[in-house]
Amino acid sequence: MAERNEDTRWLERDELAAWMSLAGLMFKLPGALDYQLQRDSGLTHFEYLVLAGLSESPDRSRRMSDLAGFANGSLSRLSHVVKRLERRSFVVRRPAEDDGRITVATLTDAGYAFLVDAAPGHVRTVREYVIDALTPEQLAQLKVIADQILQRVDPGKPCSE
Amino acid sequence: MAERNEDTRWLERDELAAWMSLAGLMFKLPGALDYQLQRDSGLTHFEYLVLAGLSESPDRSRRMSDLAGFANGSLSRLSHVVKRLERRSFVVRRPAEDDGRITVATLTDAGYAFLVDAAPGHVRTVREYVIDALTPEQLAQLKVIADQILQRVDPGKPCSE
DNA sequence: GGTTATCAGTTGATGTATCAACTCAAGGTA
DNA sequence: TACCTTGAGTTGATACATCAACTGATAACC
Repeated sequence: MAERNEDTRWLERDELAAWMSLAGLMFKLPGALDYQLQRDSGLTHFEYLVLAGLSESPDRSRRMSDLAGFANGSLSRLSHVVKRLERRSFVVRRPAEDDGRITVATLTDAGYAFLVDAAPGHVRTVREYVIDALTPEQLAQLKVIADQILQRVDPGKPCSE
Repeated sequence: MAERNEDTRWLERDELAAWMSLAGLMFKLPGALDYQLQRDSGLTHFEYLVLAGLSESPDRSRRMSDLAGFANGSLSRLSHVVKRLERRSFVVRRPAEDDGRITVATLTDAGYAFLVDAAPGHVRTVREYVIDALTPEQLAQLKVIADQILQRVDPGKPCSE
């Protein structure tokens, strides 16, 4: 695994600078988003994504593994999180009728109401930190760039549309 | 704090798409990097950054708060992490001579050797996932974009150079 | 038709992050 | 000098993520 040190193509100055900026972004942005959501709504960003993923699905329902993919998390993580959300009665779970292995999660009315309340603040934060910081052109560039990187990181999920 | 729902400027289609791509990136990339480092070297990405930050400092030493800023983490987080690194004898800590409040962390020879061993694999992964996924032009765009977002998220740290 | 394999999810142990409370040192201030 | 204040780090409780082991249901095979 560890190749010899002299064989390594170290990063050039510009490459390093770009990478450090991206690394900074990866560290700081999730924290900032989590902070706002936690403070204003008592939600994790991941929990928010779960609720949002359910809210935009037919019948506000979605099977667990599908939801995990949407929220970019492992099935295990999702299971723990949904358990918590269930305790808050934002979500209910039940096995699918046709296949007993499958669990379907459904957003309750209370969960939907909670999401509707949390959404504006979150969207405003995303706008403030990301969208409004960039020109429309940069935003388009960003999407292309992020998708290309994602393709390498996780070839299984080529990205929507 | 929670503004009325109708006042919210929701995200346009393109904005949403770009944001979802970025969100996916923020979730997946850290995990992928952590995975490689953990598997090949038993290091967190954060721990790696701490060691790397020390290695490139004069005397391989740096005060804690400075190091925390470099690694994009809180002082508390750094303190915990350095304690662990100290237990592995990769780092030592001692109070500064002139000011007893300040703690200086120093990379040991063992820590340096360990970093030298871990670096090639990490750099190769960064290259594979990020650098080589993009054209030089995109890389330049990415740096600009990331810096602009970072400026909003954390105005205190305008970014290097 | 019974056995085995695979799939979807869950659970519990462990490790790590986070927050608030704390310690200890240095600067003021009177 | 005694007192308060601020700054730098540490610590411990709690919450969350991760991994491996597990359960139960369906599908595949002979």
